[in-house]
Formats: sequence, structure tokens, C-alpha cells
Amino acid sequence: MKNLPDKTVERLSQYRRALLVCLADNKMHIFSHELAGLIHITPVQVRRDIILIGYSGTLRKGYDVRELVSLIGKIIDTEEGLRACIVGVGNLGRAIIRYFKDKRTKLVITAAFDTNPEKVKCVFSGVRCYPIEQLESVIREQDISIAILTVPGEVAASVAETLEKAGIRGIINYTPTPLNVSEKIYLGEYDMITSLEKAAYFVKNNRGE
Amino acid sequence: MKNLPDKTVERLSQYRRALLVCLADNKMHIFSHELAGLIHITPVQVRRDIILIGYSGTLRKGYDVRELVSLIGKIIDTEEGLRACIVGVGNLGRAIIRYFKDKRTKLVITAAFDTNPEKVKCVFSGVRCYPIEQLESVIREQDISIAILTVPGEVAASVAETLEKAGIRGIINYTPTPLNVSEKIYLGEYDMITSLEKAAYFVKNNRGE
DNA sequence: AATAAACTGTTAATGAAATAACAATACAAA
DNA sequence: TTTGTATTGTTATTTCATTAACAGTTTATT
Repeated sequence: MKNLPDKTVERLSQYRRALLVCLADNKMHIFSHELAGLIHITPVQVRRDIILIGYSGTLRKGYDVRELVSLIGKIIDTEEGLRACIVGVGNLGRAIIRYFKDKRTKLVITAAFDTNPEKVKCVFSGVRCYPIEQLESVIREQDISIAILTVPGEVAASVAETLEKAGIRGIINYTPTPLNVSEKIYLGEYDMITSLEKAAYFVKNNRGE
Repeated sequence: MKNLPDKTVERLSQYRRALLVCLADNKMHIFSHELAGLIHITPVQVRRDIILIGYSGTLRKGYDVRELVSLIGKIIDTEEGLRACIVGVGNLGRAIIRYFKDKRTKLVITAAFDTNPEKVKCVFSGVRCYPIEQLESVIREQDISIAILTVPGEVAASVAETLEKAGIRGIINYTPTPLNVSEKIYLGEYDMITSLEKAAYFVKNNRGE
């Protein structure tokens, strides 16, 4: 059950979201093909993932939704919860703050940072904005593990360096600048130009998903 | 040279961006290890990708930057260029519009759509916003190939259906709702909660990249 | 001319992920 | 009780992506 494949982890997150909707609809059991249908993958893949996390369904009822949600929670979340911050309160930063508001209890954005004095000390969707100079101290005080980088590309590298010094453990980079951080730090690169150009290539070549 | 691997296409986009910076610095030749260093991958991977697109470097000078940029352009871009639109002009939609402004000549955001009457007819960073009812007609008139979906999750599925009817060829989904569109349509899923939860999992398990 | 250094290009091996095929089981219906 | 059906769970295969190993080539240096 340890060291799950990359893609399985991504799907677990999606499974949970779909399952929470089921629970809200009072649906207590679900078959692999139903869950597969909700996120548009194959039933086999669902079953394989579920085996990987060490869960078993029952033959005529499928999987117990609550148990599965709880198990996925044990895998993705920590008991005490993790805290994240936004670095760079532009449109994108604000979009993410707002979007995450009240979505998860075990994974919360607790601080934002910006250089603009107008933004500092403002509160965006409940998240306070600090001056970038306080990055290190606030991260340590609030025990923030993950940083979401939404600053302009030119300053991304230097901010990442500061984050590393502050002891951050994961960085999600929405900046166009590829980052170079210690192997110890989880790094997710999500550059939007690449996403769009990739789409352009496949559209051009008439290839669907 | 046809049907390049998924990951190679992504890297080509990154190569080009790095190479354009080189050109701006008047650097006309580049070695595989230099290019690899810029985006933090291995030189072997760079060389493999370059072989795949049918290009050759020279032994003592490496790759000709201009030629490589031009070749990548021929692969990713179309002669006439592609047009894209934003559906949903919230913070995220505006962030993307602004971010893409003047970034690429062959890939341009030409329209935005929203239901809010206050936003309709506004121009965001040079991109006009139309009412969602005109989605189909505007897409056809402007020959828009790609839609970037930044609407609330609840309406994503119905918007996607309309996009499909309008003859869209690629959808980039920033919505938390997984989409189900025809196999013919390229679909990129970029849900931010999944990105963050994935980071949480790896941070929790002390696993870097 | 010979040698060494610094590359590119190619093939082979490995690893990760997805798919296919099928075995096993519980239940319903005849 | 038997048979059929729908489902899970498991193993094997295939496909895709990365890494490793090394062969080949040009140029500078001696």
C-alpha cells in the first residue's frame, strides 16, 4: 500500500470527489463501472487502483462509499492536516484562493504573499496577504508545507529559493519558468502555455484524447 | 516524425520557450546538456526528442537555435494559426486571458464568454466578452478551435455539450468536473484540487519529484 | 599524424502505466 | 439444485516513457 503510482494518486483524488457527491445523494454503495463512468475511465482501472490501496468490495453490492472515502482520506490527508500558501496575489492567485475556500478540511490555504503594498494586509476570501519579506517567518510560524507559485515568471526562481530556505516541502508552479529545487521537495509544474500548445498540436493532428 | 509521444510534445513547448530566451540573448547554438539544464531534464532526453522531430545538430556546435525554434513551430503551430476562447470570465479566466496576451502569434485567444450581463461586451486585456448564448455562432464565425473552460463546475458539462455542438476541436478543462466528450475532441484535464492533493500525498510521504 | 576531448546519434534495457484476459464468487431465477 | 449473470480480484500482456550504454564524428592539441 506504500508508494502508490503517480497516476493512481491523481485518480484517488478524483474518486473521492465523485464519491462525496454520491454520499450527498445518499448513495451508499457503488460498482466499479459506476465510479469509472463518473470520471470517464475504465472499470478495470478503478478496480486496480482500489486493490492497490488495499480495499475490497463485495460481490453484489460493490464498494462501500463511506469506507472508501475514509480510506482515501487516510492515504491523501494527514491526521493534523496540511497548510498551503499562495505566493503572488494576481488574478490567478486570487482565483485559486477563492476556489479552495472551504473545499477541504485537511488541506487549507492559510496565507498569501505579495510585493504590492496595496495588497498586503488585505484579506482575500478569508486569506490574509503578507509582504513577501515575511515569507520565511510566516511559513515557519504557520507550519506551511506547500506553496502555490503564481508570481510573474521573472521572479519565480528567486522566490523558489526563498521557499526552499523556509523549509517548504512541496511547490506547485503555475509560472512559465521551470524550477530547480532540491530533490527532497515535491514539484508540480503546471504551465498554461504548455497546456495550450499541447492542445494545439493534437488539434492540428486531429488526435483526440 | 508523425504522432509524437505526449510527453515529447509537452517538452517541445518548453524547449521553444527556453530557445526563444537564448535567441533574445543572441545565443545562436546550444548543446543538448545546455538545453536540458534550462528545463531540468537529462541531455539524453533532449537528444531523443530532437531525433524524434527529425532534426540533427552538429558535433562541435550543437543545435542551431533558430532552426530548432522554426522546426518546433512547424510541428506545434499551423500556418494560419489557431484561435482559442475562454468560457467563464472569473478570476481564473481573466488570469489566463491576461497571461496569454501577446505571448504567441500562432495561438491567440480571440473571444471570451460569460453569463453575467455586467461582463458581456466588456473587453478584458483586449479580448471581447460575449454572452454565453452566442457561444456557437461566435465560435463558428471566428473559427475557434480550442476552448478553455473556467466556468463553475456545475455548468461545465452542459457548456461542454454546447462546445461540442459548435464544432470545437479541443477543450482545456480547469473545472473540477470531469468531462465526457467525443473521442474526436482533444481533452486536457487540469483540475487544481487534484494537483494540490497530489502534492499533499507526496509531501506526506516525503517523496520529492 | 596521432591522440584526446566533447559532443551527437542509436540501440538496448528498464521501469511505469494501461489494457486484456480470465478465474472466482455470490446471488437470482428456473 | 442447477444454471446463468453480474460482479470483483488477479495475472499476463502490451504499450509508452525513461534511462543506460556505447558507437561514431569532428575538432583541437601535441
